[in-house]
Amino acid sequence: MRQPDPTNKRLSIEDVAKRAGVSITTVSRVINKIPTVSLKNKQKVEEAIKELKFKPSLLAQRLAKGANNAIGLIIPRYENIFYSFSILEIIRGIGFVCDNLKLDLLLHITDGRTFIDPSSVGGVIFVDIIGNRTQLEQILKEGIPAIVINNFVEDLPVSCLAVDNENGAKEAVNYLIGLGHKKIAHITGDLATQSAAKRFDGYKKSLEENKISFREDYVIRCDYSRGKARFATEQILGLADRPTAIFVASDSMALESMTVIIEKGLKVPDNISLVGFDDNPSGLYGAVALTTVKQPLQEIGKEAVKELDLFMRGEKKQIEKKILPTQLIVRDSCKEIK
Amino acid sequence: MRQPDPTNKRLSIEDVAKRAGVSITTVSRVINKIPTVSLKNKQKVEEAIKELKFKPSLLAQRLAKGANNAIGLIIPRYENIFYSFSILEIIRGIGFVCDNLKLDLLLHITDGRTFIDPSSVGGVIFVDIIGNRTQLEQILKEGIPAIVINNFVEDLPVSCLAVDNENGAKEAVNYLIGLGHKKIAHITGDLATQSAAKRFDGYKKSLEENKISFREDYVIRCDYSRGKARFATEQILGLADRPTAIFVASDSMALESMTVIIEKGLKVPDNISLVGFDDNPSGLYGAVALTTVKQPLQEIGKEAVKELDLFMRGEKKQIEKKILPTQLIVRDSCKEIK
DNA sequence: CTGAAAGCGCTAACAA
DNA sequence: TTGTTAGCGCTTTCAG
Repeated sequence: MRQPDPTNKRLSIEDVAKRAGVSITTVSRVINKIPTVSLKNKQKVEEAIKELKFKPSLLAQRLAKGANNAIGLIIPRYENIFYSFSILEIIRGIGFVCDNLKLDLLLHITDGRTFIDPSSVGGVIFVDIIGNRTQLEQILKEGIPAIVINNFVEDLPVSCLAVDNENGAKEAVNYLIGLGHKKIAHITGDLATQSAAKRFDGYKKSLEENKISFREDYVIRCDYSRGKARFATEQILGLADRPTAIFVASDSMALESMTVIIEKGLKVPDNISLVGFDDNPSGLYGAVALTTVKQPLQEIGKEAVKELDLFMRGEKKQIEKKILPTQLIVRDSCKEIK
Repeated sequence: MRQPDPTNKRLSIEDVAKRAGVSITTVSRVINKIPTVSLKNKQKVEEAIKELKFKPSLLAQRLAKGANNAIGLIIPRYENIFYSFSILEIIRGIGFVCDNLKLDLLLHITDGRTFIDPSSVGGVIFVDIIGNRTQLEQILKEGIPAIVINNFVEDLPVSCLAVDNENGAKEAVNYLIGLGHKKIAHITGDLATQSAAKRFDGYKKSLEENKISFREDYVIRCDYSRGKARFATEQILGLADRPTAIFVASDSMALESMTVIIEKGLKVPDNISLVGFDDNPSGLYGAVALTTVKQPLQEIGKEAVKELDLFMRGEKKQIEKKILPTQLIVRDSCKEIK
């Protein structure tokens, strides 16, 4: 490994300063866009930076500023949450804005037993909080800006951003009822998650408001996995008094339902109407395009980062619990019934 | 905002030192597990740390050490790669080992136009390199430890870790041929990706070695999306000389194929045998359990981090291009043909 | 408008 | 075994 090694050391602000013939302070100023620099010096510095291909060290910048523009993204190592379309969408949104805002994104996938190091981040985003409540509480106690996504946390003083699962579900079921359905089954997600629980609530509420009595045998408690969904669908189809419609708590499960229904020689929507939840693009390409409830997933991710950024720069203090509307996307998997 | 604010400042090593009645150096020593500290002092320091709940600042540690134990994970913002089971599995493996090794994970999702800041990471993992070759080259030029996953990069001096896509595919097709199939179609992944291209190669090679002539009409070029897979399957089923088996480049596409086949009133595996690729758990729960090719995805992620870590601590210099074996998982979607 | 100098919190010689 | 001291690369008073 004997090489000339001319530039072994990291380039520093000092090199730039020398090159430009100014002080390091001045260099720092132009880097930070502080206006009190003569045009001439500014140009010299900029040129030097360009020639040297100098990049300031984020580490040093942060240490000196006492600020920290890295955000921690904490995701539960929880099968049914982790392996979901939603997570990926949200991450995508987050990643996008972080790029724009020049924020570092520190990913931490945890089962609740490992903690992110608070010193290395300026703020934290929790995607759901299954198994991490302790960590969330700790972060809050330390006064680190935080925001929770996908879980409307009522009992903790933290900003959160969630989708209106309950109402989304209600609308979906209302829609089915509007189509004349009275026997509507529900395949739930993992009821340990708030999203699934709320969707279930929405289902119940819709029935109630429409004076349709709730039937326990029409509800199959699943966990967002396709395997369970298959099983559930078979069970539903085997019912003596078979439902005419199923509201499924996620598109990926709904797609599995659809497959099972077709396998049994039945037709969607002729024999059974189906509504999913997520607006997963896969839903577009099944045997029939799936009617579903769209959640603004990427937007949630983006919004979360923007909010958090505001907190981190101290431009906002007030915590805010936002609930975002969903949208029913009507496609071809439901049919009117007389 | 008038609050007592007793501990406004960040706790520093100095506070610990005072509390323990030693110098900051000693504190630093116990933090870094440097043995030359008397048991007594060590205990005092440890106690002080515990009482103060002191956490050293990673930022400062890194700056001082000149080292950096954060690793950048660069993922292409490329639809058909990003939204895949594989990515999630790999991320999971990576996340896991990072936790254990106390490495920070910096996530960077990019379309190739944004760059991760090299100063903020000690090493980089590229998951595939679609659209990021430039960035990879730059990182390499800067001498930052890097490792590429999922793409066996032959023409660049970088360590890589990929699965033996070609051989995996070959074995899958061989298996089909062993079952007596001669008319085997192939639904490809996105051929812009190496994985899809290699799987296609494997398919061709198997045919060739078994003296079955390659038929262009048996190959449908897709992109890993379910939509395309559906279309492809329909096309294949519509062929006058219909294949008896299909090798599909991913499980999620294979599942879609299966659905289409069943929709058309055909049976898997009675009328058509099906082999996928990935060992996506969803494959277990379809109408019939999917025969597939398993890739050690999580292991790849884990291995990559371990390797990179070695590079980062200078305990390894030699670049290494590893190709990991796949494994055929025989389930119920293939049938012998006479 | 500019620069010297004092930190940010920690590590690593070097002496003691 | 310990502590002193000089940095790591940058920001930010505070005088000029």
